[in-house]
Amino acid sequence: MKIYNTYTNKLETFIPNNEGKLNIYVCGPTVNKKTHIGHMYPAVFFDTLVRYFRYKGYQVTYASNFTDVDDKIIQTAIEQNITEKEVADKYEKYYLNDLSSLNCIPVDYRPRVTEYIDEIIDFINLLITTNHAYKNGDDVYFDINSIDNYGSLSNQKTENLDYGNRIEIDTNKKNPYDFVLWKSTDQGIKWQAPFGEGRPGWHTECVVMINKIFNGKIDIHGGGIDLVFPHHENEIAQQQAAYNNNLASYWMHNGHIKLDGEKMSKSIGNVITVKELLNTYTPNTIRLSMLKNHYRAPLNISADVLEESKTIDNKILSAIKQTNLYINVNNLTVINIKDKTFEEYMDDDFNTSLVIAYLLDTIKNINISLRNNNTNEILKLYSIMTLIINILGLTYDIKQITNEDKEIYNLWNTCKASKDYTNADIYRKQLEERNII
RNA sequence: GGAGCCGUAGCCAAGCGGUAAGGCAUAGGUCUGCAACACCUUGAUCGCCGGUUCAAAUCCGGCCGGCUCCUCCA
Repeated sequence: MKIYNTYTNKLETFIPNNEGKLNIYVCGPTVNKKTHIGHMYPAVFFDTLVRYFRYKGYQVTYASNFTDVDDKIIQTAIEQNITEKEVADKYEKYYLNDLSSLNCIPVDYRPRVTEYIDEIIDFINLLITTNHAYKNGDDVYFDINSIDNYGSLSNQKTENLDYGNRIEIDTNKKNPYDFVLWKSTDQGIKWQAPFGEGRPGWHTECVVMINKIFNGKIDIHGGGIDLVFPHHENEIAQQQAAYNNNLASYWMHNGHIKLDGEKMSKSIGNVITVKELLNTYTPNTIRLSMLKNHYRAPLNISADVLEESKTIDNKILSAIKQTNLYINVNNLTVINIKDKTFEEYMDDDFNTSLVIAYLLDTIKNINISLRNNNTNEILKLYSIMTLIINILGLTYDIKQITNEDKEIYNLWNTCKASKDYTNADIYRKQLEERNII
């Protein structure tokens, strides 16, 4: 199995840290606003990835966090005169709702920053005592020059970064790219620490949570492409400083979603939420739109793309209904199988685009086999189809066909054969109402 | 200024050294009591120019055109 590792910029053979086990962590959202479709892209992709690893027999532990402390949350809390927790709770619910509406399996761990404050303080203390962090003013900073190879993930040399041109230089820092570990604050939620009253910076939480939950190095660390620098770079730096190892064996990043060719942003006003999309499109359609192209490439969402996915979704649904009916009417038994072609595509850095092409090919063959009454072929293809849709996380209401259903079906056929079309249409309507055809 | 990505038929998209998968749309046809579904047929030499090679969409160089990151960001 090959996975593209952002750390080396290469396609690498996947080797788990412990055979048969897999620890994976994906950066979750900061819960300071309504989540949009872009937040769902990594969620849907990594959900598919985890489903696949489990199918392959790995015992997967999957964690994804909520950043429930940050300046914007504090700001919102002050403005609305509610607590930070109330702000975070509201948007956590919103996000979790979106996840389940897109059929994402709940993660095994959903850590929050506020639940790890003690561990974060201990961790920062460790960095201070080992001279990787320093206090200046009221804040604590990480000293990027205290480790070798800062910039190894993003391939950045700090002297080339466009620092002063973009934001004001903080004179408290030894190096402009030193980052805040602990921020002293005079407003909003704060905690007491040996180095002062304040709140943790953004980059420390993930490192601390990962070490606590997984007890050290993980296999895969994922997130959006925008997190490569500085967030993931800084996670790597802290782990290096504290424990002298790499945080993760494989770093995976998904491309961003664009809307009608434009970057989604508040200023353009083209941010679209899952709820809004669900007014017009089904969860399957949205997942298909996301999985139709490669996860690392940017994904452009447009009406054309969604309509096309909708057509694919209907094709799948139609094939499932017909096959399910055929199997039940003929009292056949479906067996779960593994499929080599499918695995070959998934093993190639999760080429879901090829998987969907293969799905469509399978469906075409199902339709041909149904016409030819080729029972063996139908059973085999049906198994492949259901395997793929399960791992892509698509859901279809596969009806249990009852004896009554079968009876109506037989009556329909009998009426058609005797050219009694009035009654045939009645039975057809009943079958449609029962969601069978 | 630095790091990196992308440019394949009307649209979406795979392929990443051996001679262009697939889907949507279009057009024509088949099946069919009527519908629906389905099936068959239907199109590109891969942004431009040069180089390497027996062989390039695939490697190298230049150019043009989009884009991302370097500040919070999935």
